[in-house]
Amino acid sequence: MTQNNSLNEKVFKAFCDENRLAVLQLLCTGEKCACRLQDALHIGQSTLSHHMKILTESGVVSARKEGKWTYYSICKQGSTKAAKLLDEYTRVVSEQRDIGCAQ
Amino acid sequence: MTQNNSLNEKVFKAFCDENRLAVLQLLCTGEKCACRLQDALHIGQSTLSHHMKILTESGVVSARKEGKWTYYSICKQGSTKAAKLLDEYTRVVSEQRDIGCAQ
DNA sequence: TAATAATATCGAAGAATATAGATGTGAGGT
DNA sequence: ACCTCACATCTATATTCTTCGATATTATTA
Repeated sequence: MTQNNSLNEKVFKAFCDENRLAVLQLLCTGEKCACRLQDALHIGQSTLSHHMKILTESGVVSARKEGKWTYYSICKQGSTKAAKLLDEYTRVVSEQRDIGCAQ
Repeated sequence: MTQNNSLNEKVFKAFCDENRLAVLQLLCTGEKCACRLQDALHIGQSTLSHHMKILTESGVVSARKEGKWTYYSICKQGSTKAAKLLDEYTRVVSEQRDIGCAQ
C-alpha cells in the first residue's frame, strides 16, 4: 500500500483551498507564470507564493524557472499519483457488514 | 464543469486529515460502527463523531443508523465523484507555454 | 419510566493554516 | 555597479481546524 496517512495528507491538501483549486483551473490550459496567476486570482504576491509552494510540494504542480520568471504547470506524474491515492483510500475490498459493538 | 471551488474544497477535505484517512482504511473491508472505529483509532468519542460528520458531508462515506448504532461505509457514488473532481482539476486541456508577464 | 449505551452537539483551548506587509534574493537591464 | 522586476521568505495576525470534556439526544433494557 502507498499509504502513509500523514504523508498522503499533504497530497490532498493541495486540493483543499479555494485559491489552489483556482490555480489548478488556470493551469489546465498550460503553464502560467506566477504573475499571471496573481492577476487572475485576487490575492497578494506572498500569498500566491505560499500556495504555489504547497502545490509544488504536493507533486501536483511543477515549477520551471526561466530568467526572472517561474512557470507553473500541472505535473502529470504527481496528479496521477494523487488519483491513485484517492482510489486506494476509497476502494472497497470486501463488503462485510458490522454487527455493532456489543461483541 | 463540476467546478464550484469553495464547494469542491469540502470533498477534498475528507482526505486531509490523518485520522480520516485511517477511517477510510478501516472502511475498505466493509462497514464499521462508530465504536469500532473509535477503538481502532486512539481518539475521543466526540472527535471521531466530528470526523465522521466531515466524511459523510463530503459524500465519500455514508451512514446507516440501526438501533443504537451508526454504521459507516464508503459511498461508491461519493468517492467516484471525488475521483472525477480530482481528474477535472488536474486534466490538462492544452499545453500552451506562457511567455512571462512583460506582455 | 428510570437507567444505560451509543452517538451527536456544544463550547473552549490549542494547533495549524491563510493572508498581507516587509524584507531578501537572484536575474536582467542600464 | 546600480536599479528594477519577479519571486521567495520572514513575521505577525486573523481565521479555520482539531481535540476534548460536558451535555444533549435517542434507542434499548431492566
